[in-house]
Amino acid sequence: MREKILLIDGHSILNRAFYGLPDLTNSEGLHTNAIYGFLNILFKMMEEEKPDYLTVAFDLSAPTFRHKMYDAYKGTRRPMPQELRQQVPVMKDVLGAMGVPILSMEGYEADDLLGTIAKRSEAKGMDVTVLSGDRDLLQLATDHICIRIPKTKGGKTTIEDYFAKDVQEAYQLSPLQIIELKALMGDTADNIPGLPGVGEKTATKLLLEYGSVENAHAHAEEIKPNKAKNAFLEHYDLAVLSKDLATIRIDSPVEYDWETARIHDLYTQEAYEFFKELEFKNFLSRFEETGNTSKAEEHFATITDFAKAEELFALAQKKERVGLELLEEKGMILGLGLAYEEEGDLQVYGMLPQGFVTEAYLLDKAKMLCQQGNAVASLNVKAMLRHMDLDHHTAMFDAQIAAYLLNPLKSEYAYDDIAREYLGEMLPAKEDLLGKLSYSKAAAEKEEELAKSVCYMAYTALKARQPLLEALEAAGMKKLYTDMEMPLLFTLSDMEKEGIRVNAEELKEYGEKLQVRIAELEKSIWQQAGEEFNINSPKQLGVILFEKLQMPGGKKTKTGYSTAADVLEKLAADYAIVSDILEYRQLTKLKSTYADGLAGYIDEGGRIHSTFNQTITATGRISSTEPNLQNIPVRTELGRLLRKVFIPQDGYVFLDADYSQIELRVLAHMSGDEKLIQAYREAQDIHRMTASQVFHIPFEEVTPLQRRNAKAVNFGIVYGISSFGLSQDLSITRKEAEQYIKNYFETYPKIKGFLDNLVQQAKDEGYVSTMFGRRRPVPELKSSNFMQRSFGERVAMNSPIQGTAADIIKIAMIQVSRRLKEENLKSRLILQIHDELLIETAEDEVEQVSAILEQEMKGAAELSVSLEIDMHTGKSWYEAK
DNA sequence: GAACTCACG
DNA sequence: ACGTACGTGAGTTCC
Repeated sequence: MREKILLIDGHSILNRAFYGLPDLTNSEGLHTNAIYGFLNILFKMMEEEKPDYLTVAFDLSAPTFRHKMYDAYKGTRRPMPQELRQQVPVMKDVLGAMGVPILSMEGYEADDLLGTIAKRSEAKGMDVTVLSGDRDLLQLATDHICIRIPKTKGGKTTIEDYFAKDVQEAYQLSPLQIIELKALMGDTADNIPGLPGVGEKTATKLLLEYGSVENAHAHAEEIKPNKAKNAFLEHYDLAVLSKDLATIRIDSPVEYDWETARIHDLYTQEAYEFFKELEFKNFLSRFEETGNTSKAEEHFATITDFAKAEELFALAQKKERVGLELLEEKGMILGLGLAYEEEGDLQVYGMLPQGFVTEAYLLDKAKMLCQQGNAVASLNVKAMLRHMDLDHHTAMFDAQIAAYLLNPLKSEYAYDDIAREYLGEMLPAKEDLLGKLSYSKAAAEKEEELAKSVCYMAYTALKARQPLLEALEAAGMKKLYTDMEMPLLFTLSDMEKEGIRVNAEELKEYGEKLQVRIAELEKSIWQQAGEEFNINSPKQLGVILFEKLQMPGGKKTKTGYSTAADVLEKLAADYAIVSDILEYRQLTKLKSTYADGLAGYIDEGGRIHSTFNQTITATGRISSTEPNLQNIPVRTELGRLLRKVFIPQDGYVFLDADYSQIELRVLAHMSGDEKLIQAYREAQDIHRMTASQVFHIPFEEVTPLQRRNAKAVNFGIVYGISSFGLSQDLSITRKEAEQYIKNYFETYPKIKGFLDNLVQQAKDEGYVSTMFGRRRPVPELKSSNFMQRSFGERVAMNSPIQGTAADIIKIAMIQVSRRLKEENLKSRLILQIHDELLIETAEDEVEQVSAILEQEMKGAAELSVSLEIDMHTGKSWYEAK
């Protein structure tokens, strides 16, 4: 049997991977997407080809002779972006660690080396595969040399294979004629000029007729398209040069020893370390046979026996610290993980409900451990609290919240990530153990693995506790964790349990009323369009409006026409169908998301229980899901009417209090700008005051338009001002927007300095902070992409403001709920909407609760401007707002 | 599952 | 020159 060699064009494949994959980084901020993509395709090739030899060729960074010649023709190449450049040496190191030889040579491109080794290997009787993204290499194809070119089509990578016959088939030319083809048509990507005006079509035609560049030239006078004829006559030198540029050398004087290229084991210990460092979790399972996986499992045991469970819980109770994970999904207890130290040895147990070890039993034991003063470490304390009531002062450690504070940008805080970052251990992820199964499904199908999962969770929570606390301390966020996030966790848990009462019948009627109008609009829209189509499909709608009805302003998104509201609003005045569509959109949104959507969440008690997420946002705000009760309509009257279905229980009213412009007040305080602080001390209407000061007009003479503009500028400042954004918002030119901003900064000079300082700080430290020390990393500032960098600047300006406001209301929430409890009131905090608190208030407690809200919200932070609130009562959320 | 749209602060 | 305002979650369509 013939031996096989795989030759890879290193830069070409890295380049492809870099542009084809989203921007991955490891926790140190090293970009890894190109390396990841390279390895992915390498492993795929290894499985498909099973080669005996493997070598990767790289260009040396110094420009080669051929490129120098070309540069004389057409400037310089675009430099490699820093995000890719930094991956090249790492890639070489990884290959080195896997025992793969790297081939480079001064004065020779990777192409030349690949060509040379391919031919030599063929001569030795081997089958050769060359992997590259570069079609130039097709000239090397023979019966035994196959060029493989990966192509990405619609997110999927397919590989095109070219032996000599495939080249012939695809191009009607022999492999060697590919050189001639390039010489004639050129290749901008590869810096080959070619003949002006000659493209692939003409070039192929000429070659089919004359066979080569030289022969075509010899018959130049008879060449048919005049354009090509003239090109030959006037620019033949270009074709000659191009041919030389396009020719891959197969006689490079490179030393090559096949034995060093022979593949032994790619999955070495050294490679494992690299993969860990790069955080390529998916690849680590490949190392399993080499015995490199975590040793944690040696301490694990699955407990099924009731007596043994009893014994272990009794032991655990005596421990000062335990790791405890109660795995729950949709109200069901699916398992319990328990970890503690026994005579210096870590013991970890997984238990699933079965036999005498019932759900209730596990719950009971978990609760006992929490209550008996063991400092319990868990990944998600609030999930555990769903099934038990604990005093707010119970000592608990929440690993996910700690990890969130340390890096709020992650989308999830899974145990394997926490273990990797804070313990330096690679644990099998949930997916490795359970595949794509949900926990509930795993409970039925993969019991052993599920038990292992809860072990890993309890193990990680317990072991990572100290490192996480130390990291919080080092980052100056220990207080934030202990005095803000952990107390808030209990408050949020209470809010989730309370829920909010909803009048189901009224909600249903609201939906039915909408449906009547929706049906009318649908008919009207179809009638005006002259056909029935799916109005909900932006694609179909775009075709109707911009093609069939020929409306102006088409094209905007990658996939077609934009039919977003701001586009349609511009057309609504001229086209009746468009205003119908806008109304249709509004109503169907209200119907599906709110009328129908919320109905599904009402429990037997007539209440809706949202989940308040504490580890989602980048800035420190909380978020609300299933359902989201932080985006209930209010801006339009029709939407606002929906709030009439949110009602307090009998004998209660709603008390709603929201901060007045908290972010702008935070800005005034943090910047220390005297003029803005003074403005707040004097004026009721800050936007009017801003207008008066920025436009230099008396307060009384500010027009509504001027006030509106000033308000937009105020918002813009908080969002991280840009003239473009402001001009969009106000429908003015960028120049005018620039002038507004300039005026604003002249009026409030310290604000400019404050914002500039935030950006500088983000660049220096890599993060910005709130008044309470909460951090937000801003990695975008390091990007070589202008847009990303600009985004980073706006984030640096906005996050401390939005985040400080979030901190303040968190403090208020903790204090308000504490006082409601301490003063033995029946009233309960039930919702938070970023700057607003909603209290279900007993009718006889309204006065007392109003006073509490007033004191605690205003007193949540000591700023150089006062914190003001607006407060209302009502028999529904509609009335109370 | 990504893209689009739209509800909120 | 580049092409956007900051922070979220959910429903629908379509590949």
